[in-house]
Amino acid sequence: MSYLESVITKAEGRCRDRGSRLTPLRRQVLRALVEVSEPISAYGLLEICNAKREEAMPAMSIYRILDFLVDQQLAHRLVSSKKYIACSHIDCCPKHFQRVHFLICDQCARVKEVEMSEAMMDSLNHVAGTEGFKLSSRQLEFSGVCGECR
Amino acid sequence: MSYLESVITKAEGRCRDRGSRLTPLRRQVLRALVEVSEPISAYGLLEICNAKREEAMPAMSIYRILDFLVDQQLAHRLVSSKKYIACSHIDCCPKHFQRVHFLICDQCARVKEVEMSEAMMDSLNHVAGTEGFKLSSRQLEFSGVCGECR
DNA sequence: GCCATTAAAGATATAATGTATCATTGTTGC
DNA sequence: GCAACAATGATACATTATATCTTTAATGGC
Repeated sequence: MSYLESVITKAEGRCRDRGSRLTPLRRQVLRALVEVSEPISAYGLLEICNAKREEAMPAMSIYRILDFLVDQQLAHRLVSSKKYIACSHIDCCPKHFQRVHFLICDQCARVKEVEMSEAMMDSLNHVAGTEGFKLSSRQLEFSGVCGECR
Repeated sequence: MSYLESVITKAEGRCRDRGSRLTPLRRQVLRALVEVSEPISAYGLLEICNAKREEAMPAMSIYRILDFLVDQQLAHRLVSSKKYIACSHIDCCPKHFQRVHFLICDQCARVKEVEMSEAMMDSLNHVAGTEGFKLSSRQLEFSGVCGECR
């Protein structure tokens, strides 16, 4: 089975486990997102999907479906670039999701998911704590220049 | 002199030092931004400014001016909420700017600027380094719940 | 299987955010 | 004053995102 197929199968199982459904349309969007493999805008993905369909789906649908995929931890929304990317851990264990953060290359725009250590997160929580804040676990986006571009 | 006036005066000096000009229009925008004191969208700020003018300025201008203010380290752009906020260090030393990050309250949307320790930044750089990334210093935005809201 | 209930998708309109471009006005240094 | 440059005005448009209402599809209880 190809990587793509294994990812889709895994995603299907994950949704079932959570009591949600990876419908044909959602599957099509996820498949396209995995295939592009780099961050893409909602409208960009919409275009790709619609190119493969006889009936174009409206913009609303892609936003709804991307929200769903993010909710299901199958995709990430990169707020700094307003783009979406498939989670790189769909085909392995989902517990990465909570501590995943992003390194985003300023030059090639490629993204690497990284996990922070407990110690690091503790330190960050401590800094926030001194200001009275309780951090909600949310992904951080770091910009920089990747190895290939240097 | 009021806090507002001292901020504007300080900003004026800072611009002069950097060879740029805080024109009347820019001053008006900065003044409005300092006055609202909480994150505000570009169009929101435009509306406030235009309410005080006989001739409305176009949206383009507010974006240009906000870019200028961010450039001059007089304001910050919060990418996660697409809002702008006056730098809380305008009236003191400007060297904070490089290591400033934000704690953003999920509930009241208020923002606190925090400085990361050298050690913390070193750790972050180290994590990025293991993936081949060289971080460019850029502000991080952490979401959470602030002391008052808890 | 049939029907009620709920979830998903379609359709349409519009809001919110941001940029490109060219013309005009203002400022600065000579 | 005038040339060069910086800032603003004006206009148009691109991109991103959401609200709302309708229609279609899936699910569970009978």
